[in-house]
Amino acid sequence: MELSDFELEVMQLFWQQPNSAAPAIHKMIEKSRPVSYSTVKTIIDRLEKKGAIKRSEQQGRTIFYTPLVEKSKLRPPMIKSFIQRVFLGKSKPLVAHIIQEEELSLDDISYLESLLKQKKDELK
Amino acid sequence: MELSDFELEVMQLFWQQPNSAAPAIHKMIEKSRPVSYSTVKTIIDRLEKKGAIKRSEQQGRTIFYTPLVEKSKLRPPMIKSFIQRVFLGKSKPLVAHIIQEEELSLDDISYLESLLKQKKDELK
DNA sequence: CATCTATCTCTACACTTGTAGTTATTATAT
DNA sequence: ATATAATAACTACAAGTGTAGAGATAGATG
Repeated sequence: MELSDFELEVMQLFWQQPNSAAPAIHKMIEKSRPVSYSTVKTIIDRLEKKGAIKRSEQQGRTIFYTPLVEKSKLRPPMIKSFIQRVFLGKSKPLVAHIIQEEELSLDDISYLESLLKQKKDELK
Repeated sequence: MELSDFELEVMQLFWQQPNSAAPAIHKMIEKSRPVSYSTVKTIIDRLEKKGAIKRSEQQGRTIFYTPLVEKSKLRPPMIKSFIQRVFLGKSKPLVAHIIQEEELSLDDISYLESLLKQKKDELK
């Protein structure tokens, strides 16, 4: 399933809070930037049409939606194609960049170290 | 600078081989999938218009182009926005996924371990 | 009840993107 | 010198995307 940037942004909110309605989603997005209700509702309609969310409930005129597609299904192919597009398929430079330039706590680091160790064991 | 998927794919080739001409780029891409020369040339024209490449030489009718924008300038914002879009800004789950699911050699792993160690030292 | 308001539905539009055909022009080969 | 091939330049178009207005309708409020 192909989702545009904006669609993905909205999906993130549905994943965080399943069973949300358009007005609520709109209010959340509006906190970070100005966008009209119509725009947000259009995106939600498109997500519904694509089968990424479905109507789960109705209270009065208000329709609540809930995700049909899971993060865990969408992310892997996105990661794969990102690495392909931006790093010609090589993951090492991406990971290296993130470790060096992005924010990681000491706990994060320990966790990643343990994963690397595990991976190493698998390879041997 | 915003580049589309296809534009980025072509940029990768220019980065690999600066001073390339459209026919050569076309031949390279054609190896992996069918695409007409016109299509490739259009992308190259757009890259030129966007200021991502410039004409560097001309031999007969053939125009050679070379990158104006460097990988190192383009990648960081792309990584940042990818993490934002797909992981709500958190890098740990992305790195974790890659370590677990993508291909890494033993050497790659050692290298990443050393980077993590370095990062840890900086944080202390 | 009559009005106001929130919400949904429908329609629209400009821009980008991937795709490629057509035409003009210059090299190259006979 | 002419025909052929290669290349560039230009034009086009459908699909997807971000954006939002207009109109319809059902709840809420006085």
